[in-house]
Amino acid sequence: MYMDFLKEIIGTDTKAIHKNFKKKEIIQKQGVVSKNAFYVKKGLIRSYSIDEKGKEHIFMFGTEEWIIADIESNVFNKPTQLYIDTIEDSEIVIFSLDYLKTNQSTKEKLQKNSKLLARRIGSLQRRVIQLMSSSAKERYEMFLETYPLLPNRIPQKMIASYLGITAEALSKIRGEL
Amino acid sequence: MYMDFLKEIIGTDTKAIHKNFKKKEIIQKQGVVSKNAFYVKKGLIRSYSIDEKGKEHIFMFGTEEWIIADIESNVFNKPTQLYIDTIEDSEIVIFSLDYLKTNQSTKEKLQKNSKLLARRIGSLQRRVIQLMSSSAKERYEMFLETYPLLPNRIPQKMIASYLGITAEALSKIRGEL
DNA sequence: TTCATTTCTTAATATAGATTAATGCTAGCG
DNA sequence: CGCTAGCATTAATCTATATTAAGAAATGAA
Repeated sequence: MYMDFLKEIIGTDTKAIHKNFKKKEIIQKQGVVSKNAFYVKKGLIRSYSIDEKGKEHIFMFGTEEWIIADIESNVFNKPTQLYIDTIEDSEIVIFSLDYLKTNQSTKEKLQKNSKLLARRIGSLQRRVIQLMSSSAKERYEMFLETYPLLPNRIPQKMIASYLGITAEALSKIRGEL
Repeated sequence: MYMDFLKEIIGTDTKAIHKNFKKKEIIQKQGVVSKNAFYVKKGLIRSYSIDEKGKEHIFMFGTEEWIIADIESNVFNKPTQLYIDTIEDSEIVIFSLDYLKTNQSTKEKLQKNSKLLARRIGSLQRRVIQLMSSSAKERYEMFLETYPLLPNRIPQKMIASYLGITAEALSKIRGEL
């Protein structure tokens, strides 16, 4: 679904770089100002933060055809809260988000970009409401419905981290289903 | 901060309507496709969802100079999950979001709009990470820091609902501080 | 293959926050 | 002005999830 948009971006962006990463390689570190977006051509990556207690919290997974980026960090030149690394060997297209800031981009590009941003807002909005109103079990069931293919490729403990619970709690829930 | 952008939108949008609402009036109902954004000129409003158990979950507060809108609902013509109503008597500017869809809007407008959307993504991203990694007490403290003036204007139970806890739990936390 | 490390599961215990209930407080309404 | 309904607080109990610990299973490296 992002594909049409991406063909334009990647197709015309001479700076876009195709790069291969091994499993568990870090793509972006917390603290830097994020200049790029990462389009997953093949493989699986994740973005996550690490809190003061050293605990990881997975913010999102990115599989084929998804884009992972810290948009706010880029637009407002703030250091990103998010690490990005690979869960599988991955083929990533790295492209600059600068076109958003310059006047080079066309109206259509900007309009499509707004749609992408709106979609992302929608999914974050649903996630916030879900975190506030659903039990861990319900959240796990929704995760399975929304991403039926992902669980085979992701370790349990990372699913737990995405759901905001411990691996032990998830294991118990799985036993009950 | 939204003001510059808004002057443009409101100033040129002949459809923008200024409307006064009494306390507790409903501005938008869950289930409709959201066509409008609501700019708070004066007063205080909130957006919230109601779950299957009939429980309210406040998604955001909107005070002077803030915009409340279900952007995804508008862009993708989906029924909104959110109710919007007033907490105080309020003066609201209702403006259509259609300019995002048509070709009428200028490049600058679209660019500024992207910035607004990026900022919203940032605040939602922080909220998700916060919900996953912080205790109720920590979330309350962050709320006080982020919105130091709001607590005087909002009933405790609504603050609790925004934090994702019960009024009783919040009362206990307040007692400890 | 074998050994070491990481991941997953199970169980016991601990705890944050929910639920229920009772009481005083406040504000809007007749 | 007093009444009533909603609001805030406190306390007792309950429950979902965290924490801790230990063993089993899977994965990766030598």
